[in-house]
Amino acid sequence: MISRPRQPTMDQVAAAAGVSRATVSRVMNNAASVAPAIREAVQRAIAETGYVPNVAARSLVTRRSNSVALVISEPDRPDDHSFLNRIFTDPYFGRVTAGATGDLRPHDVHLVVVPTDVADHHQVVRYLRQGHVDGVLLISSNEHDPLPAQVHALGIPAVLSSRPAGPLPVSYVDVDQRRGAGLAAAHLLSRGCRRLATINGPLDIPAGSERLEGFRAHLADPAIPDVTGIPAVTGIPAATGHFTRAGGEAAAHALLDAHPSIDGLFVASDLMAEGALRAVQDRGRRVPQDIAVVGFDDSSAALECRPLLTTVRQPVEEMAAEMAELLLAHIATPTRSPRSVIFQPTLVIRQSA
Amino acid sequence: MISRPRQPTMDQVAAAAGVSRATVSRVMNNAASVAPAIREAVQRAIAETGYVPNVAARSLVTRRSNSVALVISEPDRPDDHSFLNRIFTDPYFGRVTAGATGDLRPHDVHLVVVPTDVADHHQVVRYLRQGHVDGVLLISSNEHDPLPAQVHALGIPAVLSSRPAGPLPVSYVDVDQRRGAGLAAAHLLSRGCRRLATINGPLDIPAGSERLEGFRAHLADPAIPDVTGIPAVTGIPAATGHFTRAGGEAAAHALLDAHPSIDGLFVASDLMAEGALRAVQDRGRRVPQDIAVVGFDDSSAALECRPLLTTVRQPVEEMAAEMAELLLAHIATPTRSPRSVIFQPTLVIRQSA
DNA sequence: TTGTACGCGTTATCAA
DNA sequence: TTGATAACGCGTACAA
Repeated sequence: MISRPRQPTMDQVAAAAGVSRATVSRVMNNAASVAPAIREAVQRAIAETGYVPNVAARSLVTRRSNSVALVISEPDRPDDHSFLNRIFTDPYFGRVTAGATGDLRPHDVHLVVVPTDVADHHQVVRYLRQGHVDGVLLISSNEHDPLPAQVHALGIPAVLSSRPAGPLPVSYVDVDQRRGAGLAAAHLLSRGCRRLATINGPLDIPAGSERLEGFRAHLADPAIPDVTGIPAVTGIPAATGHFTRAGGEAAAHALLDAHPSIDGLFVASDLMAEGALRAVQDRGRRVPQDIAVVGFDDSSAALECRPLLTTVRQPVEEMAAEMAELLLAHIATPTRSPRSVIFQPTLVIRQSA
Repeated sequence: MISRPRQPTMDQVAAAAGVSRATVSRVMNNAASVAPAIREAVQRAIAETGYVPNVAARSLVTRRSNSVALVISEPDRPDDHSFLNRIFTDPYFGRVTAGATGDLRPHDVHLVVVPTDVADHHQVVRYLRQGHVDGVLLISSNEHDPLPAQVHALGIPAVLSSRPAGPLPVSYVDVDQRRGAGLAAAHLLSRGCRRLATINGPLDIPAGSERLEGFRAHLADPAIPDVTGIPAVTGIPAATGHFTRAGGEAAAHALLDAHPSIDGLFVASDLMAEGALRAVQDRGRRVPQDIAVVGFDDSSAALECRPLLTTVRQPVEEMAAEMAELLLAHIATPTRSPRSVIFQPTLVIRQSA
């Protein structure tokens, strides 16, 4: 074929059904008042002509696109290749996408994934202003990321994946990071570990700083039994990784060099924990007998580890679905007040601790 | 704020610049003939008003959306949760998304990811007919998947990720599967392995059947030295997995039960190889000393294995980028003849073989 | 080179 | 309940 056949228009359907275009429109949109006979005739005409409404025309007048953007904002982009690769390969983002897609699909709302870094925030802003989407699910972990504020200034409905840095009146979903880290600490203590250490994420990311604080806070709590060997709070050895396997591995080696006697390790993400596990085992230390390891996330990576990783579960899919629900509500009711939904983490005990 | 401020229209920009709307349009679209002075005045007005064109209105008249769909079609969907999760967590799809996004972004073309299974192909067809996108990147591995033919019948530009089952005149990108498997066979032989076996993917998927055939074909080639111990071609032990870690693990156990003496194993995907590695090691066999293992893909999973996985590299990102390029060309020139681009795989030697 | 005017395919407002 | 008709915001012949 030379050129693709044009889609039938509403006018053609109307002609085929012997009614006006307005009536066809009403049938398409389930408007109440259409005589049953007419409605049926129109539906027949729709089926016969294979009519589907043109989204551009529709959204021009309704000012709705029936799709939302999932903007993944990361601070830096070393080079394009690894940037995109990391984002689309990281199980966390995969779970977010899966959760959001699953929730949106029944609503017939489509998801456009838009990865971005600070260098092209303006592209994203432009994209949003063009009316491509009705709202934004914004995944931004970095505390200094200006994008949340920019998006909010646009006045377009948005939901964030974590508490915004400033006092931004915008809805967000988060997990109780501190409590999760506390669960890990409690579990290690209950196992009998006394020389604890932790591998935290970047401290300019709430998931990095809060998990570290939560871990330390639990150990500092006067309510827990005063067991021997627990160093002063700030004395808990910590090393920073970048939420990657390699980062976790390097941090673990650094930690083991400085503190060879540690017997319990809390690693602030499963990916890093996988790397840490490697480091520990490469040094001939057994997990969990010599060193118990607890991760954070309960991502697919936790099941790829040997031994299977004990970890703090964060229900990412559910959280993403909740984000989607909040967003749809804000789109439907622009005046709705922003709110935050905090999920409680749970401990998933497997083999590593 | 109660309601979000409307975007300025082209008319407002025109008024601000003291010209007609047509002139603004010409400036926006870089039309040649606009007096420099006027052009500058218009650009100033655009900047001042913060004008961005409305995509709905634009695409209504241009019949272009400047976005393409990445349709991921999988045969079955046990349940929604695991389906979406598997798709968005599988490193293969992640690499495809990364490659396509990277190529499309400079062209200002956006990517909409649309997962689907046979049960809702009609939804996808409807989506495509509505004019949401200008073309389709179709990832469909199953040979009996009717979607490629359906999409082709729509007359919308499309590029497939592998050779279509029937004689469909449509462009596609693929890797030389047989040759890749041959590389694996040759490497195992050159290492001195003589009792070979393979774990193949589902045989109704080309990537499953062709890799198996390629592996056997290489061993059957009379040109290779007639070494002792290589069983007749059809005698090569094989077990089927579903391109998942668990599938590879189970298949490896079955294989080791039936043929305890194998010393070389070709696994048709890295994910399955990761599982197989586990199985082999769980039985106390050393890799590569007792059993050498070669994977296929060179995905991130290959680096998550211990020992690091020797594997057949398939340049997925580049392939996806090529798909995107082909698609853009078909969109720009609808009369363009379909063509296929076959990438040559390479062997990446690490530790497992 | 610039402006006028029409059309893109819908939805929404009014009358009838 | 149904049907004209006016937007929606932009691109583009065609005319000036």
